[in-house]
Amino acid sequence: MFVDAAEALLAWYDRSARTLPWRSPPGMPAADPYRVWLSEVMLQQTTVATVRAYFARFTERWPTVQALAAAADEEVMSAWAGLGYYARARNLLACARAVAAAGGRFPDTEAGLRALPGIGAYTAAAVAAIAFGRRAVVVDGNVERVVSRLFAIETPLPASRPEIAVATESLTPATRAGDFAQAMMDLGATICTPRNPACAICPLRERCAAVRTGDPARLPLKTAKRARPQRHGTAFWLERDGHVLLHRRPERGLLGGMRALPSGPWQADDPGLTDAPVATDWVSLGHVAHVFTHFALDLAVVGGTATVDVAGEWWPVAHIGEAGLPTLFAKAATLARATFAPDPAPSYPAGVSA
DNA sequence: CAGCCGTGGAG
DNA sequence: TCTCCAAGGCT
Repeated sequence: MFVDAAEALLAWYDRSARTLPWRSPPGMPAADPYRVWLSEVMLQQTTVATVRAYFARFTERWPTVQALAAAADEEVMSAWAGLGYYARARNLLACARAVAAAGGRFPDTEAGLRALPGIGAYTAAAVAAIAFGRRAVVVDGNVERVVSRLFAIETPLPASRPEIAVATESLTPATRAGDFAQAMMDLGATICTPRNPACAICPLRERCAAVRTGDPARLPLKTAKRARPQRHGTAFWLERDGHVLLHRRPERGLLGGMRALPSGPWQADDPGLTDAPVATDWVSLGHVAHVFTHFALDLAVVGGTATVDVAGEWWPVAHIGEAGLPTLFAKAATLARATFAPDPAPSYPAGVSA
């Protein structure tokens, strides 16, 4: 009965598979494991539309896992800038180096893949199935939605995950496991969508328990999420001789390992000029609103001119676009360049100190 | 287990 | 404007 559902889904996939740069067409030999792995990591909590350009740049610049493993940390972090969840980039590089050190071949089993940095249960199963043809139970957000509806699972997420895993296992065929996994994800992305699912053209329509209830879009149920608090912070745009002061953020934590403008604490109330890199006449340049996963930030941007050297990295203002700033600070930089007029270069007579 | 961790687009 | 969320992983 459930094998029958897999056959119906695969038949649909043979006709309707999306064409994607990291994917081999239905029935064709598996794609390069490096490309499958890279795409899967990029696609974690990230849309296909967003990933396309990054995937193209990464594979152009680093065509193999060995090439990526040999890249400098800073180059990879900058190339990842804007994609978000920067721990992925750090783990990506660590994983590439582990694979390269072990001979350059990815493990071809779920357990072997699972042991690598940045590869969790989903990605291990997906790569094992898609790149190596292993039968693996691949459950991502799409599959959770499709299976919740197919079986009319009333338990809310995330408590329903064990139930969903069992149900998915019962559907997964012995062969074409990679195509099956991608078919489930394509179905979730194009037909069994979160809102307004296109049940009328769904290949599993006749087998879907939620369709029989008359309101498939109601599922999956989800437990309520916490409200997102508002925080306030200040970023410092400090110029000197056409350069701006940048810092490298700590490896762990928010925007970890990324270049950034110096900034003070991000807290419930306005921190003002706390943690300013120098004491100078800061002028207000405006505000940037930015939303992170678990809080919203109102970032005040202030500008100043340095007359002395300050610890950090002085980056040419004209080339700030190449600094690899995460989006929050890229927004702040754009605002600063549009509104800040630095003091003229100090021209004190030689031998006279200010 | 629940909190932490980005971003941009759709509705 | 605001809410939801997209091929999750780590601690």
